[in-house]
Amino acid sequence: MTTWTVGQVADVFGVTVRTLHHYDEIGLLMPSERSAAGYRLYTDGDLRRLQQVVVYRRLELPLDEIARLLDGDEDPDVHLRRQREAVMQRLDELTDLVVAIDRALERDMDERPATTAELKELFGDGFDDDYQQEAQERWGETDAWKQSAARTSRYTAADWAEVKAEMEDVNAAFVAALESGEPATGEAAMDAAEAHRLHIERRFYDLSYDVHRGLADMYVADPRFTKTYEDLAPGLAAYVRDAIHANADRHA
Amino acid sequence: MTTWTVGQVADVFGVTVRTLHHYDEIGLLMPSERSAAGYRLYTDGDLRRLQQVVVYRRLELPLDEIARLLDGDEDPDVHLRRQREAVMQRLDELTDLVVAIDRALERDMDERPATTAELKELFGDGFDDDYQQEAQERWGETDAWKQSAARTSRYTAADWAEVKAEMEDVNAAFVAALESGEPATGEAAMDAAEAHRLHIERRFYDLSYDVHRGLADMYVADPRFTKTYEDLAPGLAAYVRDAIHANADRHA
DNA sequence: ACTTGACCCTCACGCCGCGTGAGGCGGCAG
DNA sequence: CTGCCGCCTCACGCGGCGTGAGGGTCAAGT
Repeated sequence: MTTWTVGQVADVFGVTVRTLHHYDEIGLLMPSERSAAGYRLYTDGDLRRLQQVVVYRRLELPLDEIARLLDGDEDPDVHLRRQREAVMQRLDELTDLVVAIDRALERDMDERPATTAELKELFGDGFDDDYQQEAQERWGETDAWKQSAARTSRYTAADWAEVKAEMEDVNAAFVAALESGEPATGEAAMDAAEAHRLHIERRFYDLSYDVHRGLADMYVADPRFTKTYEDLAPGLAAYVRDAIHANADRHA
Repeated sequence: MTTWTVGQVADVFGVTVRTLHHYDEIGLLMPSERSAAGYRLYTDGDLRRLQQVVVYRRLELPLDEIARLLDGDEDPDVHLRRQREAVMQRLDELTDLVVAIDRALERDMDERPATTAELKELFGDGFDDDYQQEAQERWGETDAWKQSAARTSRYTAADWAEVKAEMEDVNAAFVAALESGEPATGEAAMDAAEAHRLHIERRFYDLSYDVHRGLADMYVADPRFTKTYEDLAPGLAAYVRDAIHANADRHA
């Protein structure tokens, strides 16, 4: 049976000698033999194992995981399928990356709009593609939606961060009013409602008091909005609705 | 709220606080302000810069390079294009990997590397055990033989079928060049020679132009090789030899 | 006015997967 | 027997943070 030295193995498999030393050190791939002088001698079997290691490494799997995969008594078929899935996933990621780069190339980086993924990061699961789609079905033909879409499509992540901060300020005002025991028809609650309206007007679309009423009703009717508010404070959704109506009355 | 603390920024941009500390340490992103108590306070401008950093990081650019990009006056477009190239290359590699895994999965179904009998079936009598043995005597101690043996020992019947198909394509190119009346020093013949070299390099072992010359000489000197070529077309063996030499001259 | 608990701060060491010497022996060709 | 290349074993370094330890700060609740 033929054996190979580190240098030969390194050449054939396109890795460095140091890498083989490292794999020996950590016990991932220890050559089956050593010459009298202490030279590492790799056998056929060693090479087959290295072959596997190299493939897994190209998937950027950590070495200890590779060791577990190779040493476990698992079906190699299962490994391979896992490998395949991992690679496909990485392929998807990289494809996304290319798309991102292309977008970056198209628009100036400063003005690059945020992706849905980034928005999710900002707003959590509430900002779902599904939700976006439903919103479009609901409001798709309204001028408000068009206006909103036109504006937000140019928002950058930093813009969205500001939007989020503003929203939180408004919500905090509602919560404060609620917890102070003041009724929804009180001054503070109505002021918060007006701030809410102005926030939307500034960031998304023109918002008349009547349309604002409609929005308020939806906050109670639509469980997703309801949940957002109820998570902040129990009873907040209804409180917000009432405050918005009171504010609209005030400005009638 | 016109400035943000580390935690807020971290949440919004999906990075850790430690990461922001790190970026501060290395000077990649130092918050414009600090509170009296020493809290990092990030401004709008800081966020926009972080936005850029995050995008570049997803491209797996090293941080110092990102710093140079953001601070230097280099054209970001150029860099992005380079980056795109790199990602595309990685995409190709991974695609190859998927193909390799699929082949490995097929082999597991066949469950074994190809036997000599199967190889005979594919390649005819030329692929003889005797010949194999003689080849080993001749080349047995060379790195090329070891490399070739290491690779081919893992080839499946399907792999060998591909190898054979490739060989036939190369041979067909030689025949076509010969029958067109073009001299062995012509473009088409030299291209075929280069294809031949690359085929061997890809499937068996590294093949320098000089070694390729030696191989070419053997095709005329060794009756078994000569027969293979002469059976395809009279005069082909010598034609191939000359084409390979011409190609080697071209690349000298 | 005090306590809690969530944040924030600054060190400073650890981790992975090697790269990169330094200093010295082994094997083979001329 | 003299080169010279390839092999060996330490052992430190690096990038990009993770992960405490040890201690200050801030807003809310009591």
